[in-house]
Amino acid sequence: MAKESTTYLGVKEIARRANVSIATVDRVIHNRAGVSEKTKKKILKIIKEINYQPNILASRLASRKNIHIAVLIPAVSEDTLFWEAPLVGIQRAAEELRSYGIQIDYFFFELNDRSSFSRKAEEILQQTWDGVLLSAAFLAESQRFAAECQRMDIPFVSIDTDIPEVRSLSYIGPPLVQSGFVAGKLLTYRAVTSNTLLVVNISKAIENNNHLIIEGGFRQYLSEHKLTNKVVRVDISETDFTSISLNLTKALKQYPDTEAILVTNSRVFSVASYLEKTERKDIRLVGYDFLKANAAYLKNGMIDFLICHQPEEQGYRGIRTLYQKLVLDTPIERIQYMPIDIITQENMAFYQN
Amino acid sequence: MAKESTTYLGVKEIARRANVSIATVDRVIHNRAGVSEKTKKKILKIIKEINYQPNILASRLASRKNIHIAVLIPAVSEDTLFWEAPLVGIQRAAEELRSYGIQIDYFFFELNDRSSFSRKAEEILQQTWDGVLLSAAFLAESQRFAAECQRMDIPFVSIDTDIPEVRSLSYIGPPLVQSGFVAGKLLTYRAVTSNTLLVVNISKAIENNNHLIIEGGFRQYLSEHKLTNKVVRVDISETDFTSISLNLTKALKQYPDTEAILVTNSRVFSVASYLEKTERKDIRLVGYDFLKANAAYLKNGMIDFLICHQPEEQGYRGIRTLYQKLVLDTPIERIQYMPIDIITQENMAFYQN
DNA sequence: TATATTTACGTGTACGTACCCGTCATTTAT
DNA sequence: ATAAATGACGGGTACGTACACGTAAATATA
Repeated sequence: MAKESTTYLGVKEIARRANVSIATVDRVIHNRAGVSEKTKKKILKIIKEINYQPNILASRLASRKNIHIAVLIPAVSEDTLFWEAPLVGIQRAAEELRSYGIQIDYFFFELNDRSSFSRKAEEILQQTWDGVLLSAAFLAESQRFAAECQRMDIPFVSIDTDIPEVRSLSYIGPPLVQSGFVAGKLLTYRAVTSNTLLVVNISKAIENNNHLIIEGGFRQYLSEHKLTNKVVRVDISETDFTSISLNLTKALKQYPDTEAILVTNSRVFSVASYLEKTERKDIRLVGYDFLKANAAYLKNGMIDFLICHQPEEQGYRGIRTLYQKLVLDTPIERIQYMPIDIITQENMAFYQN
Repeated sequence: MAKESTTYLGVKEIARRANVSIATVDRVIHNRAGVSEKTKKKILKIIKEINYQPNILASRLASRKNIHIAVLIPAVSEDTLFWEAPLVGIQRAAEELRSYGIQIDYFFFELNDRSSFSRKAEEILQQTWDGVLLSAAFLAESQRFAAECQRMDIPFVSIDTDIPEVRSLSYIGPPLVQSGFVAGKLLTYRAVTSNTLLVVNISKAIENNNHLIIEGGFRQYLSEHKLTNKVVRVDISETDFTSISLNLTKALKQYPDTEAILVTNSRVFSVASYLEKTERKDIRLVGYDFLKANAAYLKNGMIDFLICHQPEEQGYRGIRTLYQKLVLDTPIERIQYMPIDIITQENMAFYQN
C-alpha cells in the first residue's frame, strides 16, 4: 500500500512530546548551550525513541551559511592529462551539491613546479575554509600543508596519493601495491617464456612515489608466483619523444629478449608510439590510465591492457566525502580504495573513467 | 575569494523584475493556467536572462506530495543471489532520497515462477505510481506490463534486461554482445592450442535471452579473430550439483580436448566446484558476477576471470534515474550501458559490486 | 534588600518554493 | 442594464529547520 505511510516525525513532534519549544530541541540537536541537563536527557531519549532523522533539505535551506571548499590539484596540460578526469568529477559533484550551499574554489598548481604547489597552498591558508580537497603531488610540501590544515581544524581529503604521517579525513585513491600485482598478472599471464620484463617510468620530476610502490607490487607478484623473469627498470626523466626513443632503443638493445613492458604511469602512449614506429608488435605492453592517447593505442592493439583507478570518481567522491562530513556529519572511512580496473580493446567502449 | 559570491536569484527576483507576484512566476514555471500570454513571455525572458535554476531543496520541501516508486525485481534466494546486489543499490538510493519525499515499495517475484511475476505486476497496476523500476525477467509478461505502464503514462526503468519493442524511460544494464567479446578475449588470450571451448548455460526456466546474446558475442569474437576453436554449447536445466556433474562429465568425455569453459551466468561456482572435485585444474574457467561463492573460487584459482556489470550500481542508478526524471526533469539517456568489469584474483579485494 | 547576572527556556522570522484562496477587472449572458 | 462567469493576478501560509532575540525565574553580588 502506498498511503501516507511515512508520517514524518520532526523537531516539532519531539518538542511536543518533551513539553518544550522547538528551539530547545534545536539546541540539544546542535549541542548548543542553554539547556538544563534534565531536559536535554529527556529530549535525547525521545530522539532515540522515534529514531529522528533530520530533514536535510530543510536544514540546508534554513542554514544561511554556505560551505566553502578549496580544491588544490594540478592544472591540466599536455603533460598532465590525467588530471582532467578528477576535475570533471569534482565539477559534477559541485553541480549536484550547489543547492546545498556548497561552494568550491579551485587552486591549480603546476605538476612540474614544486614551488607553485607551495604558493597555492599558502594562498589557501590565507583564507578560511570548511574543507579542503587536494592531490598530494609533492611529499614534503603536502605534509606541511596538511599539518597546517589539521592545526586549524579544517578537514581535508587527499585523492590519488596518500599523505604519510598526517591524518587526513580520508584518502581516496588506488591500492598501489595490489595494482602492481594486477600489472604482474597482466604481463605474465600465459606468457610462455621467461624473458626480460621492462618497468618504465617516465616523469620529469619525481612527483611522488606511486610508481615505486607499483613496481614493488609488481616484483612481489613475480616472486610470489616464482616467476624468474629478469626485471629491468628504465627511468626516463624527459617526456619528449626523442628522449623516450633514445632510452628505449638502448634498453631494447641491451635486453633483446624483452617480452613485455610495464609503464608505471599514464605516459604509456609514448612507448606505444615508439613500439609502433619501430614495429615491435611482439612486445606486450601494459600501462596506466584511460587517457584519449592511451585509448587510441589500446584500440589499435599496441597496448594490451590499461589499468585504471577511476580518476573521475576519485574527484567526485572527494567532494561528496567532504559533504558527508560537513553537512551530514556521517562517519567517514579513513581510506577509500578505488577498484583496480582492467581495460582491454573489448570493454573500453563502456569504461567509465 | 570566497565571499558572498553566489547571490542566488530566485522567483522573488524574477517577480520583482517582471513587476508581478511570486505566484504568477510560479504559474509560469509550472506551466499552469492563469497567466496572460504577454506576462508569460516577459517572465520566461527573465528566467532565461538570469539563467534561473530552481532551488531543489526548497522546491521539494514546499511540495507536499510524495513520489511513489514501485520496484519489481526477483526475490533473493539461494538460487538467485545475483539479485542481492541490485536490491542493496536500490536501498542505498532510497536512503539518500528519503528526504526528497521519495517512497519506494517493493514487489518481489520468484525467478522460477512466471506467474508470480504476472501477479506482482498486476498488483502494481492496481495502484497509482509516479514511476516503476523493474527487472524484465520474463519477456512476454514484461512487455505486457511495460505497455500498460506506457498507457498510464508511468515512466519505467528496466535494469539488467532490456524490454524489446516497448520504449522504457531508460535501460540500465550490460552491453551483452560486447560482454561476450570480453569473454572471448579472456578465454582465448594467449591460448596456445586450438582446442574445444565449452559454453555452459545453467538455468531452470529460460528466463531471458541474456545468455544467448552473450554466446553470440562470444562466437562473433572468435570468428572476427579467425579463431577456429570448436565451440560446444552445454545446456543444463537443473541447478543441483548432480545434474551439473552429470552433464559436465558427459561433455568432457565427449570433448576431451576441452581447454576452457565459459559459464554464461552467475552459476559458474557450480562448475568450479565440479572441476575442483574432479581435479581438472588445467581447464580455464570464466564466468559471470561477483557472488560470494564465485569469489571463493576466484580466490583459490579455480576460476580464472569473472565478468561483472556492477549490479548494485544498476539498482542505484535505476532509482536515481527515476528521481532525475520525476523531480529534476532532466533529459534521460534511453540506454545506460554499464561497464564490463574484469575481476581477477589480484583485483577482487577492491571490486565494488 | 535591591540589583546584576546567569540559566533556561519560548517567540518569531527566515530560507525559497508551492499552492490555496481571494479580489478585481473584464467579458459574456440574460 | 444587471448578473454571472471568466481571466489575470496578488496575498498569505506552509514545508522543517536554524537562529537571533526576548523574557522570566533563579542565583549571585553589593
